[in-house]
Amino acid sequence: MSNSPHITEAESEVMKLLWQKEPLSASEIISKLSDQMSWTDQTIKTFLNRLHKKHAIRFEKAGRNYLYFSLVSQEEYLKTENRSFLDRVYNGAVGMLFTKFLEEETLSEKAIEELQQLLEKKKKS
Amino acid sequence: MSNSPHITEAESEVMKLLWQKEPLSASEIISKLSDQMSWTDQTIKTFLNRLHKKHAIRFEKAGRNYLYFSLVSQEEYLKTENRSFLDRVYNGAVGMLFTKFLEEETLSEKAIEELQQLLEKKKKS
DNA sequence: AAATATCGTTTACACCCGTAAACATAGTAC
DNA sequence: GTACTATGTTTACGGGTGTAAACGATATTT
Repeated sequence: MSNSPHITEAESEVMKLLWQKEPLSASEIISKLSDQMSWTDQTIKTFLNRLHKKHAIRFEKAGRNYLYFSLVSQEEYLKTENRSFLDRVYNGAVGMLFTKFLEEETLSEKAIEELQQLLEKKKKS
Repeated sequence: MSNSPHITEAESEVMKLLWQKEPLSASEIISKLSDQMSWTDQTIKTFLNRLHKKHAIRFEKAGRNYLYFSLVSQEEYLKTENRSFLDRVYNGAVGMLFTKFLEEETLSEKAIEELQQLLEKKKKS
Protein backbone atom coordinates (compact mmCIF):
# COMPACT_ATOMS: atom_id res chain seq x y z
CA MET A 1 0.00 0.00 0.00
CA SER A 2 2.60 2.55 -1.05
CA ASN A 3 1.02 5.97 -0.65
CA SER A 4 0.11 7.66 -3.90
CA PRO A 5 2.86 9.42 -5.77
CA HIS A 6 2.58 13.13 -6.32
CA ILE A 7 0.88 13.93 -9.61
CA THR A 8 1.52 17.41 -10.94
CA GLU A 9 -1.05 19.55 -12.66
CA ALA A 10 0.14 18.79 -16.18
CA GLU A 11 0.44 15.11 -15.42
CA SER A 12 -3.08 15.09 -14.05
CA GLU A 13 -4.40 15.86 -17.52
CA VAL A 14 -3.10 12.50 -18.65
CA MET A 15 -4.62 10.80 -15.64
CA LYS A 16 -7.97 12.45 -16.21
CA LEU A 17 -8.15 10.84 -19.63
CA LEU A 18 -7.39 7.42 -18.24
CA TRP A 19 -9.91 7.81 -15.47
CA GLN A 20 -12.55 8.42 -18.08
CA LYS A 21 -11.70 5.45 -20.26
CA GLU A 22 -9.10 2.81 -19.79
CA PRO A 23 -6.96 1.57 -21.39
CA LEU A 24 -5.95 4.14 -23.96
CA SER A 25 -3.24 3.83 -26.58
CA ALA A 26 -0.40 6.29 -26.70
CA SER A 27 -1.70 7.74 -29.94
CA GLU A 28 -5.12 8.36 -28.40
CA ILE A 29 -3.61 10.13 -25.43
CA ILE A 30 -1.27 12.13 -27.59
CA SER A 31 -3.89 13.21 -30.07
CA LYS A 32 -6.42 14.24 -27.42
CA LEU A 33 -3.94 16.20 -25.35
CA SER A 34 -2.18 17.91 -28.21
CA ASP A 35 -5.60 19.30 -29.08
CA GLN A 36 -6.91 20.15 -25.64
CA MET A 37 -3.67 21.42 -24.18
CA SER A 38 -1.70 22.47 -27.23
CA TRP A 39 1.18 20.27 -26.18
CA THR A 40 3.60 18.71 -28.60
CA ASP A 41 3.85 14.95 -28.72
CA GLN A 42 7.25 15.18 -27.09
CA THR A 43 5.84 16.96 -24.11
CA ILE A 44 3.13 14.39 -23.65
CA LYS A 45 5.65 11.59 -23.94
CA THR A 46 7.60 13.20 -21.12
CA PHE A 47 4.55 13.13 -18.89
CA LEU A 48 3.82 9.53 -19.74
CA ASN A 49 7.37 8.67 -18.88
CA ARG A 50 7.36 10.54 -15.60
CA LEU A 51 4.04 9.04 -14.58
CA HIS A 52 5.42 5.63 -15.38
CA LYS A 53 8.55 6.20 -13.36
CA LYS A 54 6.53 7.18 -10.32
CA HIS A 55 4.23 4.19 -10.76
CA ALA A 56 1.12 6.20 -11.44
CA ILE A 57 0.49 4.36 -14.70
CA ARG A 58 1.62 1.18 -16.43
CA PHE A 59 1.55 0.08 -20.04
CA GLU A 60 1.32 -3.06 -22.08
CA LYS A 61 2.75 -3.67 -25.46
CA ALA A 62 0.30 -4.82 -28.12
CA GLY A 63 2.29 -5.18 -31.28
CA ARG A 64 3.49 -1.77 -32.26
CA ASN A 65 0.90 -0.14 -30.03
CA TYR A 66 1.04 0.50 -26.32
CA LEU A 67 -1.91 0.42 -23.99
CA TYR A 68 -1.94 2.57 -20.87
CA PHE A 69 -3.56 1.82 -17.55
CA SER A 70 -3.76 3.95 -14.43
CA LEU A 71 -2.24 2.61 -11.25
CA VAL A 72 -3.49 5.43 -9.07
CA SER A 73 -7.24 5.72 -8.82
CA GLN A 74 -9.06 9.00 -9.09
CA GLU A 75 -10.38 8.36 -5.61
CA GLU A 76 -6.88 8.28 -4.19
CA TYR A 77 -5.86 11.33 -6.16
CA LEU A 78 -8.86 13.36 -5.04
CA LYS A 79 -8.38 12.31 -1.48
CA THR A 80 -4.76 13.42 -1.48
CA GLU A 81 -5.47 16.69 -3.25
CA ASN A 82 -8.41 17.50 -1.02
CA ARG A 83 -6.41 16.90 2.09
CA SER A 84 -3.47 18.99 1.07
CA PHE A 85 -5.67 21.83 -0.13
CA LEU A 86 -7.72 21.78 3.02
CA ASP A 87 -4.65 21.88 5.23
CA ARG A 88 -2.72 24.37 3.15
CA VAL A 89 -5.44 26.94 2.64
CA TYR A 90 -7.91 26.35 5.48
CA ASN A 91 -5.70 24.81 8.14
CA GLY A 92 -7.98 21.82 8.10
CA ALA A 93 -11.24 23.65 8.79
CA VAL A 94 -13.75 21.92 6.51
CA GLY A 95 -16.66 24.01 7.66
CA MET A 96 -14.91 27.17 6.58
CA LEU A 97 -14.06 25.67 3.23
CA PHE A 98 -17.67 24.83 2.53
CA THR A 99 -18.81 28.24 3.62
CA LYS A 100 -16.37 30.00 1.33
CA PHE A 101 -17.22 27.90 -1.68
CA LEU A 102 -20.89 28.45 -1.07
CA GLU A 103 -20.33 32.18 -0.95
CA GLU A 104 -18.44 32.27 -4.19
CA GLU A 105 -19.90 29.66 -6.45
CA THR A 106 -23.33 29.37 -7.93
CA LEU A 107 -25.17 26.09 -7.62
CA SER A 108 -28.19 24.90 -9.48
CA GLU A 109 -31.27 24.23 -7.40
CA LYS A 110 -30.91 20.58 -8.18
CA ALA A 111 -27.33 20.53 -6.97
CA ILE A 112 -28.36 22.25 -3.79
CA GLU A 113 -31.02 19.67 -3.13
CA GLU A 114 -28.59 16.84 -3.70
CA LEU A 115 -26.25 18.36 -1.19
CA GLN A 116 -29.03 18.72 1.30
CA GLN A 117 -29.78 15.04 0.97
CA LEU A 118 -26.13 14.19 1.45
CA LEU A 119 -26.05 16.27 4.58
CA GLU A 120 -29.14 14.58 5.96
CA LYS A 121 -27.54 11.22 5.39
CA LYS A 122 -24.36 12.39 7.02
CA LYS A 123 -26.23 13.49 10.09
CA LYS A 124 -27.35 9.99 10.79
CA SER A 125 -23.88 8.51 10.98
CA MET B 1 -8.15 46.33 -9.81
CA SER B 2 -4.95 44.45 -10.51
CA ASN B 3 -5.66 40.77 -10.01
CA SER B 4 -4.06 39.27 -6.95
CA PRO B 5 -0.49 38.13 -7.21
CA HIS B 6 0.30 34.48 -6.76
CA ILE B 7 1.14 33.69 -3.17
CA THR B 8 3.07 30.46 -2.64
CA GLU B 9 2.50 28.08 0.21
CA ALA B 10 5.44 29.27 2.28
CA GLU B 11 4.57 32.89 1.64
CA SER B 12 1.01 32.24 2.73
CA GLU B 13 2.24 31.54 6.24
CA VAL B 14 3.35 35.13 6.46
CA MET B 15 0.06 36.33 5.10
CA LYS B 16 -1.90 34.22 7.55
CA LEU B 17 -0.21 36.04 10.41
CA LEU B 18 -1.07 39.42 8.96
CA TRP B 19 -4.65 38.42 8.35
CA GLN B 20 -4.97 37.60 12.01
CA LYS B 21 -3.49 40.82 13.30
CA GLU B 22 -2.23 43.79 11.43
CA PRO B 23 0.17 45.47 11.41
CA LEU B 24 2.99 43.31 12.69
CA SER B 25 6.60 44.26 13.08
CA ALA B 26 9.30 42.32 11.32
CA SER B 27 10.54 40.95 14.59
CA GLU B 28 7.09 39.67 15.52
CA ILE B 29 6.74 37.92 12.19
CA ILE B 30 10.21 36.49 12.36
CA SER B 31 9.90 35.23 15.88
CA LYS B 32 6.52 33.59 15.33
CA LEU B 33 7.48 31.89 12.11
CA SER B 34 10.89 30.72 13.19
CA ASP B 35 9.04 28.89 15.94
CA GLN B 36 6.07 27.57 14.02
CA MET B 37 7.87 26.71 10.81
CA SER B 38 11.44 26.23 11.96
CA TRP B 39 12.63 28.75 9.42
CA THR B 40 15.72 30.86 9.88
CA ASP B 41 15.33 34.60 9.99
CA GLN B 42 16.99 34.82 6.59
CA THR B 43 14.38 32.59 5.04
CA ILE B 44 11.56 34.66 6.47
CA LYS B 45 13.18 37.85 5.23
CA THR B 46 13.24 36.35 1.75
CA PHE B 47 9.51 35.75 1.88
CA LEU B 48 8.84 39.25 3.15
CA ASN B 49 10.90 40.61 0.32
CA ARG B 50 9.20 38.51 -2.33
CA LEU B 51 5.76 39.37 -1.00
CA HIS B 52 6.70 43.01 -1.10
CA LYS B 53 8.00 42.79 -4.65
CA LYS B 54 4.76 41.27 -5.83
CA HIS B 55 2.72 43.87 -3.94
CA ALA B 56 1.10 41.44 -1.56
CA ILE B 57 2.30 43.41 1.45
CA ARG B 58 3.67 46.84 2.24
CA PHE B 59 5.62 48.19 5.15
CA GLU B 60 6.14 51.41 7.01
CA LYS B 61 9.20 52.45 8.80
CA ALA B 62 8.77 53.39 12.42
CA GLY B 63 12.16 54.33 13.68
CA ARG B 64 14.28 51.22 13.62
CA ASN B 65 11.20 49.05 13.38
CA TYR B 66 9.15 48.18 10.36
CA LEU B 67 5.44 47.61 10.37
CA TYR B 68 3.89 45.26 7.85
CA PHE B 69 0.46 45.46 6.28
CA SER B 70 -1.21 43.10 3.88
CA LEU B 71 -2.23 44.43 0.50
CA VAL B 72 -4.03 41.29 -0.54
CA SER B 73 -7.02 40.38 1.57
CA GLN B 74 -7.69 36.89 2.76
CA GLU B 75 -10.94 37.04 0.84
CA GLU B 76 -9.11 37.61 -2.42
CA TYR B 77 -6.61 34.92 -1.62
CA LEU B 78 -9.24 32.35 -0.78
CA LYS B 79 -11.22 33.22 -3.85
CA THR B 80 -8.21 32.74 -6.10
CA GLU B 81 -7.12 29.52 -4.44
CA ASN B 82 -10.60 28.10 -4.48
CA ARG B 83 -11.05 28.85 -8.13
CA SER B 84 -7.78 27.36 -9.21
CA PHE B 85 -8.27 24.26 -7.09
CA LEU B 86 -11.79 23.79 -8.38
CA ASP B 87 -10.70 24.07 -11.98
CA ARG B 88 -7.51 22.09 -11.64
CA VAL B 89 -8.89 19.14 -9.73
CA TYR B 90 -12.61 19.13 -10.47
CA ASN B 91 -12.79 20.86 -13.82
CA GLY B 92 -15.04 23.42 -12.27
CA ALA B 93 -17.66 21.02 -10.95
CA VAL B 94 -18.55 22.41 -7.52
CA GLY B 95 -21.14 19.80 -6.79
CA MET B 96 -18.59 17.04 -7.18
CA LEU B 97 -16.17 18.86 -4.95
CA PHE B 98 -18.71 19.12 -2.17
CA THR B 99 -19.66 15.50 -2.55
CA LYS B 100 -16.09 14.33 -2.29
CA PHE B 101 -15.29 16.42 0.74
CA LEU B 102 -18.45 15.22 2.43
CA GLU B 103 -17.44 11.64 1.77
CA GLU B 104 -14.01 12.07 3.22
CA GLU B 105 -14.24 14.51 6.05
CA THR B 106 -16.10 14.29 9.30
CA LEU B 107 -18.30 17.18 10.33
CA SER B 108 -19.77 17.93 13.69
CA GLU B 109 -23.54 17.95 13.88
CA LYS B 110 -23.44 21.64 14.51
CA ALA B 111 -21.35 22.25 11.40
CA ILE B 112 -23.77 20.20 9.36
CA GLU B 113 -26.69 22.26 10.57
CA GLU B 114 -24.92 25.48 9.75
CA LEU B 115 -24.32 24.25 6.26
CA GLN B 116 -27.94 23.28 5.90
CA GLN B 117 -28.95 26.78 6.83
CA LEU B 118 -26.53 28.22 4.31
CA LEU B 119 -27.97 26.00 1.64
CA GLU B 120 -31.50 27.07 2.48
CA LYS B 121 -30.49 30.67 2.19
CA LYS B 122 -28.76 29.95 -1.07
CA LYS B 123 -31.88 28.37 -2.48
CA LYS B 124 -33.78 31.60 -2.17
CA SER B 125 -31.42 33.62 -4.33
C1' DA C 1 16.53 -7.20 -45.43
C1' DA C 2 15.80 -2.19 -45.61
C1' DA C 3 12.79 1.58 -44.76
C1' DT C 4 9.24 3.52 -41.96
C1' DA C 5 6.32 4.32 -38.12
C1' DT C 6 5.42 4.11 -33.28
C1' DC C 7 6.67 4.40 -29.38
C1' DG C 8 10.00 4.64 -25.03
C1' DT C 9 14.35 6.88 -22.95
C1' DT C 10 17.84 10.31 -22.28
C1' DT C 11 19.15 14.79 -22.02
C1' DA C 12 18.22 19.76 -21.78
C1' DC C 13 16.78 24.09 -20.25
C1' DA C 14 14.49 27.88 -18.04
C1' DC C 15 11.56 29.29 -14.38
C1' DC C 16 9.59 28.78 -9.78
C1' DC C 17 10.18 27.88 -4.96
C1' DG C 18 12.15 26.72 -0.49
C1' DT C 19 16.04 27.72 1.83
C1' DA C 20 19.60 30.65 3.15
C1' DA C 21 24.22 33.35 3.25
C1' DA C 22 26.26 37.73 2.48
C1' DC C 23 26.02 42.45 2.01
C1' DA C 24 23.99 47.20 2.65
C1' DT C 25 21.65 50.80 5.23
C1' DA C 26 19.87 53.45 8.71
C1' DG C 27 18.45 54.25 13.46
C1' DT C 28 20.04 53.79 18.52
C1' DA C 29 23.00 53.57 22.20
C1' DC C 30 27.16 54.76 24.31
C1' DG D 1 30.62 59.70 16.02
C1' DT D 2 31.44 54.84 16.52
C1' DA D 3 29.70 50.52 17.44
C1' DC D 4 25.62 47.85 17.51
C1' DT D 5 21.09 46.42 16.02
C1' DA D 6 17.20 45.73 13.13
C1' DT D 7 15.97 45.30 8.95
C1' DG D 8 15.93 45.48 3.72
C1' DT D 9 18.41 43.86 -0.72
C1' DT D 10 21.28 40.96 -3.57
C1' DT D 11 22.93 36.72 -4.78
C1' DA D 12 22.94 31.63 -4.64
C1' DC D 13 21.69 26.98 -5.14
C1' DG D 14 19.32 22.58 -5.61
C1' DG D 15 15.01 20.26 -6.69
C1' DG D 16 10.51 20.30 -9.05
C1' DT D 17 7.89 21.35 -13.22
C1' DG D 18 6.56 22.61 -17.94
C1' DT D 19 8.28 22.22 -22.23
C1' DA D 20 10.73 19.89 -25.70
C1' DA D 21 14.64 18.02 -28.86
C1' DA D 22 17.39 14.11 -29.89
C1' DC D 23 18.24 9.43 -29.80
C1' DG D 24 17.06 4.45 -29.51
C1' DA D 25 14.44 0.23 -30.02
C1' DT D 26 11.02 -2.67 -32.09
C1' DA D 27 7.28 -4.01 -35.13
C1' DT D 28 5.17 -3.44 -39.57
C1' DT D 29 5.56 -2.67 -44.47
C1' DT D 30 7.69 -3.19 -48.81
